[in-house]
Amino acid sequence: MSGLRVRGLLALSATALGAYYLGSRTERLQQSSDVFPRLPGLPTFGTVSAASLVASNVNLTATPSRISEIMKFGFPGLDNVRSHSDYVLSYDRRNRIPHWVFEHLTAESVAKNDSVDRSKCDFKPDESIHPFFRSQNTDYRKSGFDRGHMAAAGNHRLHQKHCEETFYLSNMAPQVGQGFNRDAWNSLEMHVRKLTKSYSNVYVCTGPLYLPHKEDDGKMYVKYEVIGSNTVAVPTHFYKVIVGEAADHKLHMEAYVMPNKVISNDTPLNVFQVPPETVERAAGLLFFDQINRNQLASINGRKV
DNA sequence: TTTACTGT
Repeated sequence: MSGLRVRGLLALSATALGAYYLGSRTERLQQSSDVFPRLPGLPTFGTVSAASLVASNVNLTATPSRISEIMKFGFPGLDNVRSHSDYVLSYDRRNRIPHWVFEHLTAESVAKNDSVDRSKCDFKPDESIHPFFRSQNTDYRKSGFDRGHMAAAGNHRLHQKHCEETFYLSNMAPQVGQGFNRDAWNSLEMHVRKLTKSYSNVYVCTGPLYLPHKEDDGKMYVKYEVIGSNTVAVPTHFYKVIVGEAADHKLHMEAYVMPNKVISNDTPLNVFQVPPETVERAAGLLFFDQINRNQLASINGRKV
């Protein structure tokens, strides 16, 4: 193999690794301590009980193994990817909100945990985003919109740090509060958590949409409000594409699109189900593209 | 329950 070809391969693998690692704020500093977490007595593995291993096995940094677990079925896109200890995000600099966030949930990770207190978490600007593209709390203040989590706080109850990491403003998008974020959207988030009761693993991708509509001149336009001095985009809709992995390893996909507006509380969730391809075309993303098609058993509850 | 706001 020629030296040139070897260099090319090395550059390629560095790029692939970069996709996993881009922008994660702590792993370069803490990687070595995380590969060997605080287990006194290591490296004599036999001296560590299984119980203490489980207790200390909560990843507190974005380790390669956790990221590849979350992203098992592929990246929807590769724009400004950031990895956190329990979720992965792609940031849209132009709109100052995420393109997508990816989470992996289990019954254990969403179980009620009294040691994790949401009220102790503060919404905070993400210093890892260039100031030109970073949203601030003042952008949202008196805007009339909630700072709506894309990766939901309630999905990250294994550790206080996991919960806190969902409060970066890079994980927020302006959402109608009463009637949407605190109601229909919250119901959808609770539905996703409930799926961990039927599936051993739940993978969920969440993000904004800016959908076109026809105006009086008969032409199609995309129109959305922007808020604050950083002109944070207010999406017209939000989506969730979900995959549940059953005990038999069959995969079940659901996709939802909800308008960012007051939704009557008596509206059933299935009203918002759409073909996953519809979301992909609207978002410019490909979801779960690494799934083996013959593993996919159902889409929106219908056999495929 | 969980989601957050504004005003102090």
